[in-house]
Amino acid sequence: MKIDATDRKILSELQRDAAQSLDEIAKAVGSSKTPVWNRIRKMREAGIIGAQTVVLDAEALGFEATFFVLIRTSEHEADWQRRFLHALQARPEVQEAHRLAGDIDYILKVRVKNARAYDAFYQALISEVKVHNVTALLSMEQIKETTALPL
Amino acid sequence: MKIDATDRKILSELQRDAAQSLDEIAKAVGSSKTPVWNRIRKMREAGIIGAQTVVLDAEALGFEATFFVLIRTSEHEADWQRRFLHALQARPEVQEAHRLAGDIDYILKVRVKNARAYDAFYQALISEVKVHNVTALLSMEQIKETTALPL
DNA sequence: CGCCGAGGCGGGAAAATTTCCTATGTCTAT
DNA sequence: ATAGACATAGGAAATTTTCCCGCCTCGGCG
Repeated sequence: MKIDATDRKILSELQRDAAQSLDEIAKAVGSSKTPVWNRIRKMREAGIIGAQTVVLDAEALGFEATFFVLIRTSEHEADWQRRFLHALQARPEVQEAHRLAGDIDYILKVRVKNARAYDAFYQALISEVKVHNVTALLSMEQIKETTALPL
Repeated sequence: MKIDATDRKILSELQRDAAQSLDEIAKAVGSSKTPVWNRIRKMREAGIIGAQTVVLDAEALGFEATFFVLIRTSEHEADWQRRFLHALQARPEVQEAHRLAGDIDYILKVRVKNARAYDAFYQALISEVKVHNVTALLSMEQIKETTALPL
């Protein structure tokens, strides 16, 4: 599927505020309801537009600690990797996980209520899968957060 | 503002799918339209519920490279910090930025079209603000991604 | 050069949803 | 037990989404 400038403007508006009405989006992109609706429908079908969610205030809900966890492992067999992956998927405090190129094998972003909760998470993880080396970076302050792609 | 179990269920539903109708949410949390609507309104006013956005398929839109950037700096004056912060805010490829405790001072999550675009970003950044040491971790594969908090 | 077909566009109408009001119910503290 | 504070259900009005239809534009083709 190909995306033109109008599609990009629509995506940009949706990222800014997905609760807008079609009329508002249409006005913002300089078109009218129906074409905008058709484009959104097509992009949804193509999987370019995925789920619609809300941004919550993590601090207000008691999630006051964010850690980035750098993981090195000596195990690289398929079985180990599968178990590791499942462990991450199953733990809701893991907000993001990437397999990396180079020296460090994995990075996790972990959101928890406090440092104690992080330790509980850490103990549970290393008891499930063997890892060679773990470094935790504690966030003092979130300077920027956005999910918006620059279109 | 205090949050009870019903509020948490509502938030959970909204995180799962913010496009649901009030009736659907009400059914899911075992209540009816109006109370759900009032609770959502109050949580919005309190800032617990923030913006509503869509999740886009970054790969399909040509953003194929994600880097985590670890930054050490020798400068810790207020002025340097302010300039650094502004530089990050101004760059749309920076999706996330944290000030850290310990050895490493900052971590960034940077999303770009390709490695070349990362290099352009990197050159631009270090020409704006002086940093002591930069390590870039390239993501090979995003194993997990969610913004949902475990309520 | 004109014609034809495909596809996007705008208007509008029906269905669904949100928003808001009112009356009723429930829980707590004294 | 009772008053007060607050949450709830139902429903009505306004807004929004969804979808249908006729029109216009733009490409290729005779």
